[in-house]
Amino acid sequence: MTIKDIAQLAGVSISTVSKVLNNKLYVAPQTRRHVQDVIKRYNYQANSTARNLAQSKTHDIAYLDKFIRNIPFENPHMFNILLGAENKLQNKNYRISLVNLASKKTVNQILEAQLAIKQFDGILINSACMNPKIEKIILRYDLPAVCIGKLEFDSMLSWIDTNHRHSVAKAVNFLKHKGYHALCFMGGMLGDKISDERIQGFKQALLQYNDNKSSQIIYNKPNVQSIYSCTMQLMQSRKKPDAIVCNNSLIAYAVITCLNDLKLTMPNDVAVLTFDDYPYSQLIVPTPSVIEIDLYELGKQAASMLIHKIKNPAQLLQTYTTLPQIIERGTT
Amino acid sequence: MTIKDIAQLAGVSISTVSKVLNNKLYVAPQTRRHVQDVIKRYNYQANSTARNLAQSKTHDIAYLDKFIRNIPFENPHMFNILLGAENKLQNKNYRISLVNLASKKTVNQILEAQLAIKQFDGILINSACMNPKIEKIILRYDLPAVCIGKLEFDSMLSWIDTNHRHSVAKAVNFLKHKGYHALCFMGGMLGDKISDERIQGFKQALLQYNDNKSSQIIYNKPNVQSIYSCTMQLMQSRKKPDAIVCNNSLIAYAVITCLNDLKLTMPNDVAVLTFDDYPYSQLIVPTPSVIEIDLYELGKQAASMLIHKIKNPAQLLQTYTTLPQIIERGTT
DNA sequence: TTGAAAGCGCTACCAT
DNA sequence: ATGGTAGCGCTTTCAA
Repeated sequence: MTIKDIAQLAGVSISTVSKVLNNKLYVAPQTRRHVQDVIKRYNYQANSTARNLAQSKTHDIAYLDKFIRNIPFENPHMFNILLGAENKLQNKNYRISLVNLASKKTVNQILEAQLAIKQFDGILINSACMNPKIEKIILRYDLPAVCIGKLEFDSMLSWIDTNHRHSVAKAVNFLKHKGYHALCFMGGMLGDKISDERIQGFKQALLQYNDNKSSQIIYNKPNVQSIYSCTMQLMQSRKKPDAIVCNNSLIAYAVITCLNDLKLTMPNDVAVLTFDDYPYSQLIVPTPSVIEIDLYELGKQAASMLIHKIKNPAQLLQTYTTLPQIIERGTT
Repeated sequence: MTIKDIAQLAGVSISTVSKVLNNKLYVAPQTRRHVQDVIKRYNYQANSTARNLAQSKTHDIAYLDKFIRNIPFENPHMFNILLGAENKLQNKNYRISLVNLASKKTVNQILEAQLAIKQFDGILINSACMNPKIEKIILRYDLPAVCIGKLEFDSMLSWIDTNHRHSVAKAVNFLKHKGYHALCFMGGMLGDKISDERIQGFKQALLQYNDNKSSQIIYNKPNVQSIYSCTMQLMQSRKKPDAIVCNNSLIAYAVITCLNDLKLTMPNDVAVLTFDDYPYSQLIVPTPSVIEIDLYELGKQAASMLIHKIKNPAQLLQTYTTLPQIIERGTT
């Protein structure tokens, strides 16, 4: 069943059917209705490949990331971003195709993608996979692109990211306003970009409270044993904090377990606030309050941004976004 | 840059270029080389939309599932399957596109997908989303399809699933051979398909050991508190088991925590084996031994099956697959 | 208000 | 061994 068949069945020309299909150009109302009837009756759907060829569009967006085995367990966030993007794109009638940058052909991983790239209207790419080489390729193809996550090098590509400094500042304000004085940022990881940003933000935020010695930052490997013993020491030291901000929920698990063992009650003796709610929080008693960063929303915004770029290719957009929210539960 | 340009630049006809491009039909070796040079020099890539139209193929596979916000945290397994499929398909030069069955248009969710369906060479669908209605649509479109997960209704569609009965049987054999007598399956959930299958398998396996009273099955809500107290009771009852098979890692967490609190050592006093390794296992001391079901592999196999179906549309394949593996760690 | 026809870029058959 | 050309199914311009 092609457009030709419908034209014949409706007793009109192919172009008339096309006009009806696209809601474009003038067609007499009655003709339009008639053609629509026929289309509906035969349950006709235009072949999108032909359509794409004629319009030189694909309505297909490439989503580039490193999709390796078991990564969904280590980093479910990644997929929440993906799903957010999917959600927005399907609303706008785009489809999302996965392009795996973790394939064997390490060097030509991208060249492999190129082959694909041709057929995409735009690309979304995890900034963790980006480098200047890939940037060049994208620019050469002159393809609308949005990187998810701040780009660490000067780039002509658009990107979007959550504002980690802002999130942690929000946490600090929240705790200070609640009357906590001695804060502790627990579980910083040297060299980890997100952790670094958060620590910068933590320091900055403290300045506003003239807090330059009652609060502290603790760097530590994010594993349960090490955080546990670290917390144990901390709570017995003279610089005992009254509020702890954890870099992720695994760390929160260790901290809260330790506080429980020390018979300290939350939030009375000490408050705990954590980033990255899942997946450990259901094991934790009391359930930790959390600074939620809506990565699904980030995905949606990245997709919106891409759609915007597709329509306005010239614009360079580099922006922070996503307002974090503090969800109070048992520990604040 | 089109095939026409390349033809001109190479001083040959379009069809010759096409032949070179497709490695098909005869072209004189020297001509071939020459054309290839030109292609390489200009970095030419054939427009795949045009190609698809001419061959009425898309090299695009639809992956249908319910992609809802935060599901990556609740069910990372789902994405491991997806990635397995992606891995296999990219090797075979197919691309994978996401089709979300959780969109608003609940009834027409599929009709929405239809629009897409036309442009796919095949579809992979999570059986959890399947019903006879959807089956009809797929059959009507006569599209090669593979369902991931056993279909609960009689169907003309192909499916593939892990053999849950077999997995649990493997666990039972393993424990029995190690000399354990009184096994306990912990955390059965009434009405849950997978749990039901496992329990059937558990019972069957026990028959072979004439074990009809020393072992037992405990149904319980899979939350930490409830499993914990349940285990506490169990270990103080007269039907105290010497080996516990847990339905998932959250349950294992609760069980092992309880055993630790009871000062029972593993595996000496009691062995513990669990399904669904991630994501809690890193919190557990000792680390639980696990019956690993490789869902990434399942995804790969589903993809292989689909590729097979694309080439042999007539065949109906309905099969169990995936050999579970027991990974010994601290608790057996 | 409608229709004819020229593309879109490629494949594959048929001639030569 | 190569090339001409009729499609693939649709869009869009232009003429009527």
